[in-house]
Amino acid sequence: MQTIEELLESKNIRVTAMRLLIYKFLAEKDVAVTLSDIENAFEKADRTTLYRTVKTFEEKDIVHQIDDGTGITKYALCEKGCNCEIETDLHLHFHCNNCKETVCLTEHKIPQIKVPDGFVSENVNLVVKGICDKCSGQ
Amino acid sequence: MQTIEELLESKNIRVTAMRLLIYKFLAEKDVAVTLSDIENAFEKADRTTLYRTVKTFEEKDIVHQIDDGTGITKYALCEKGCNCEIETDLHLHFHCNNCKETVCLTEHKIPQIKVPDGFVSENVNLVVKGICDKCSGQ
DNA sequence: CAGTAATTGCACTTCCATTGCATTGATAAT
DNA sequence: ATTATCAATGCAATGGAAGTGCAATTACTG
Ligand SMILES: [Mn+2]
Ligand SMILES: [Mn+2]
Ligand SMILES: [Zn+2]
Ligand SMILES: [Zn+2]
Repeated sequence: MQTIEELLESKNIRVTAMRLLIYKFLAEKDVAVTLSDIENAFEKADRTTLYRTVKTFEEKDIVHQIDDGTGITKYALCEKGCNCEIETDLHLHFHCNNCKETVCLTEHKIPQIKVPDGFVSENVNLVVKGICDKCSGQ
Repeated sequence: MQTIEELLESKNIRVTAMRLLIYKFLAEKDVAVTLSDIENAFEKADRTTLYRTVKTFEEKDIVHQIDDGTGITKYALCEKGCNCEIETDLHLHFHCNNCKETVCLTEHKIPQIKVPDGFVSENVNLVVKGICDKCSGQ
């Protein structure tokens, strides 16, 4: 089991207090978060730093970005052993119309989507909207 | 075959010159358009008017909104006989990474997506990205 | 203990979406 | 036809999120 420090180093990211804090914050959330969410959690830190930290994580395939259709970019930690480097995010995302939270359904891979002749599919963004398990009352 | 005027009236939208023009503009495009696209096509008109016209069309299920992940909202006419009122947009959308255009693949319906127990799927947004037929050279 | 490079904070910018309000225009009632 | 009423339009302004330039700070290297 590698520590967060080791993980960051393995991706050539310098370990800083800020980065450790943000990583831990993301790790303990089970939903995707917006930059504002992070901002609210670290009021003392500057928004730009949080922004750039997340971007760094994204570039190094530690987090992935989620566009759930709300117009606000969300972020979530990549699962261990994901292949973000190779292809984008194969799992699907669920956005709850009730609590407005977005979760990664990492076990649910995106099915093969057929496109018409002449079209070449490179990647797919799939967001299911509805009522999440917490809101459906089981 | 009903005229545009008749269509608008059937949806309880007052017929105005602006609305007819914008409808025709959308009708002759085979790709989804941004508000800026419309703005460029009607330089004399105010941006707000164009915005509100499109929003009106959207409310009345004449156009549907597309979030293709570019961060800019796009719009396209609903197909005749679509069921926007009942459920959202069952067809998939394709965004070309080369020409940056987004098209409705109205013939390609979104497959049934399985979600975990406790989750209720209400609708699905599916955007495929890649190379479109025009850009793939056939 | 320098010297260097990366990180952080602050200020500012850009872009798109959205709203308030005054004006214009169309429709309906008298 | 005239007026009252309500919707549509135009203009100005706002808000929110993403992104950038630069200076100050902090961490690493020799
Ligand atoms: Mn995810
Ligand atoms: Mn469409
Ligand atoms: Zn929920
Ligand atoms: Zn193309």
